Amino acid sequence: MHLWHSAMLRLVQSEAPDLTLRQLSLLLHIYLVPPPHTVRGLAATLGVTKPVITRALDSMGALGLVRRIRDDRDRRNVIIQRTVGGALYLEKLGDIIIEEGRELAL
Amino acid sequence: MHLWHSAMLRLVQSEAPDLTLRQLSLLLHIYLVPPPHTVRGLAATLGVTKPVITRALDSMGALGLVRRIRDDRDRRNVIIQRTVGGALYLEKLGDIIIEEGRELAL
DNA sequence: ATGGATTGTTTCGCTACCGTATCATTGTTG
DNA sequence: CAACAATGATACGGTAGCGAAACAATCCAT
Repeated sequence: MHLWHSAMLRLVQSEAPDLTLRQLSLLLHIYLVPPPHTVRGLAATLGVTKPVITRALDSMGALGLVRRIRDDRDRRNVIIQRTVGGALYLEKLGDIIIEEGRELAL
Repeated sequence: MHLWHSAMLRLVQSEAPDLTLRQLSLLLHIYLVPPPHTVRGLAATLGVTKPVITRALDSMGALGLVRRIRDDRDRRNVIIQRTVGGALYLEKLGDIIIEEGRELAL
């Protein structure tokens, strides 16, 4: 709990890009759960409507955290892919958590 | 990292009240750091402007997660206090984290 | 090929957040 | 007491989020 506190505090302070709770959760899901990820699937997983995912992908795409491509086997689908920027963002978050965890353990 | 993913996912899904990252961080700070807490102090800690704190206290106050009282020794100050509702909210969050932590450890 | 189902996007009206600047109230200092 | 400083709240214009509903594109079944 204290770890969450310190890590979230650092996240808010640094606030690389200011993501919402949903966006951060979405980002974690995309990067930690094996692909493929579709809009519909992500919406169902998070328990939100599809436009929420579309908008989140818009803004996170603009930040370079995530990328969309059309599925060629079923061109109705959109496949969400990871990016270098997103990987860096998560790596940074992981560092914060680890650092704060270490400090709390002293 | 996976723990954060699962716990945040559950938090988004359940979505008791839908707090922003800043609001959640603020709530954690108020409940995990010894009082007294003032608007100015919280703003400095989170690295945000004072109106952000005022607004967050407005909405979180309306949700019963937090309470404001005037400081009688210096009536310019506002002291932020914990509430039963806020304690319950955090307890719930703690439960989620612990549960998910247990499941991941299986 | 045409009617229906499925997927992701867009539009709509609304709400909530943001930072800057300003304000009212209270304390402090000369 | 007057001028100044400090604190929290408010006003303002702008941005971004929300769900519901409508939409375009694509697939599928007949």
